[in-house]
This record gives sequence, structure tokens and C-alpha cells, in this order.
Amino acid sequence: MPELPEVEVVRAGLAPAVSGARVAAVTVLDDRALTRHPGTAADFEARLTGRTMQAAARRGKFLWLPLLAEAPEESVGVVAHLGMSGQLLLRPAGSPPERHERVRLDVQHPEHGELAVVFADQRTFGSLAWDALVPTPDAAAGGAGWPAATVPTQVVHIARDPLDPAFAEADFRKALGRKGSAIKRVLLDQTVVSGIGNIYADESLWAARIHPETPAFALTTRAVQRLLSEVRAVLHKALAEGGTSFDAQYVNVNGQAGYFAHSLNVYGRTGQACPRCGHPVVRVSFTNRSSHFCARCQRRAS
DNA sequence: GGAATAACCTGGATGC
DNA sequence: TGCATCCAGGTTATTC
Repeated sequence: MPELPEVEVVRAGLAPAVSGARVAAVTVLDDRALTRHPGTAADFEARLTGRTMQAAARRGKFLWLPLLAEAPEESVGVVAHLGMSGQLLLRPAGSPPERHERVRLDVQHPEHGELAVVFADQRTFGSLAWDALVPTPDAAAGGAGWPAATVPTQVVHIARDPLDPAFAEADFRKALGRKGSAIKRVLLDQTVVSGIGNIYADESLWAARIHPETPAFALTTRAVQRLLSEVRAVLHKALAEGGTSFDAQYVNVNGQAGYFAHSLNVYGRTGQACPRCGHPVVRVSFTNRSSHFCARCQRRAS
């Protein structure tokens, strides 16, 4: 499931291939890949064809490809979200269709020549969209790979992620102090902190020895600092290992899987011994999904 | 206004 | 073997 490390691996893989590349053709094979696009598939194809991409940018789990301006004051780009199973793949020009391929961009790069940027998505929760870029509320850089202080309108409500140099720790602590919800729910709230999904929430809470159902406001300042430190450590480690791949759902732009699944301590390890204390890892239902934790290491505070 | 929940979706795993 | 059901989960609209 693409969370921050997986999306960052994709962004870093895309960046050299799309920066400076011109979109020669756009083919939408499935309109469901454009659920966030305000117009039709034909509109998306027409807008993007002939445009030149500047970079590959990311905030949290959102990606965007800013386009070179063709008019004064114009600031636009293509927003991408991988959802549950989306993939952005780099393929040779004219390569056969990928399984679950939804959109294909045929691009021409001044150095790398002709390439295909393929958006494939099994469960169709991901999407692409044309969007305007607007100034960031804090006037800092938009996100990873994008030094300009702009973000797509669809991303402006998304908080900065913990690896962003402009991440405001004080604001994060204040937000937790106001939340009566379970800390895990807050970690998954992309308007509070972005980039964390179910896997890394479970792993970070285990590392910080915090029960997932602890009310956010009940965490001490020290506990919040420890949690943030563990979130960053988990994300950095996952990034170094190429992300988490359980099956073919997540791969990098070359179709290769990551290795972090081998480093998971609690996620998906129901009934297995906690690596820290040996107590069996438990799984509980949590708002349409699952939480995995060690009931001995992660005591619930009230 | 904040919090909780359902819906969207596909394919693999499981049970009968 | 074949069919039905369950499960995975990011985001957002809806409901409370």
C-alpha cells in the first residue's frame, strides 16, 4: 500500500525521466482513473498533450508534475494519487499495455528520448487530475522535489509530512493536544500529518510503545516527541529499503518490489511473537481496517 | 465544528 | 471444481 516511502521512491524514480520531458500524447483507457479531474477524459488529454513537465513533486502521499507555464501567471500541473494499488511505471515507447493500465503518457525527453509513463491501478482508488498550483499557506517549498512555494489546490489541505524540512513540530503537538480521538486515527489524518498509512502507523506506535487507542491529548510532550522520532525513523528505514511490498500492489517505476516487509515488527504479524518482549502480536478491528500491536509493550494510557 | 462511519473497488484467500 | 464471502485500505462524502 503506497504510503510516504513508497510514493517517494516513485517520485525519485520519475523525476529524472519527466523533468524537461514533453508530453507527445495522452491515452486514457479508463475514465475511473480521472475521478479527481474536473473535466472529461478528452479534456484531460487535450490539456496535457504538448505540454512540458518541469519536475516530479510530492507531499505526503500526493504526487504532482508541475508544467512549464505557457502564459504569464499560469501555474498548473498534473496531480497523482496512487490510492491503494496505483503504480506509475516508466516503460519504453510502444511497450505493450500493462495489466490494469488506465492512462498512458507518451513523452519525449531531450536526453532519454521517447518513453511511456504508465498509470496502472488494480483497485481504481488512485487517480490523475489537471490542477492549478496555488501558493503554500506557510510560504515554504511545496514539497519534496519542488522548491517553489506552490502546491496543487487538491493538496493544499494536506499537512506537511514528518520528513519535510518545513514540518512544524509545534503545530503537530498542538493539534494532538486538541484531539480526543485515538492517536492512531490522528496519525492517519492527512490534515494533521501526512504520509502515514496503516502500516507505518502501526510500526511507529509499536516503536514508541504507545497503544493505538490512546487518546491523542493524553500523550505527554515527551511521548509525542518519542512518537515523532519513531515515525521518522520508520519512514527513513522503509525509504532506504525501497518501501513495503506484500504482493504486486506496490512497485517502483521499474516494476521492482521493496524489501521493508521483511523489517515489519507488528503489521501483518498477528499471533507471532513481539520482537521486543515475545508476547503475541494482536490484531483488532479499527474503523474498517486493522490495528496490530503488542498488548504488553504498548499499554493503554487513559 | 469535530468525530465517526460508509462507500468506492478488485483480486486473492478462504470456506463450503 | 466452482461459487460465495471476506478482506485489504486511502480518501472523501455523509451522518451524527
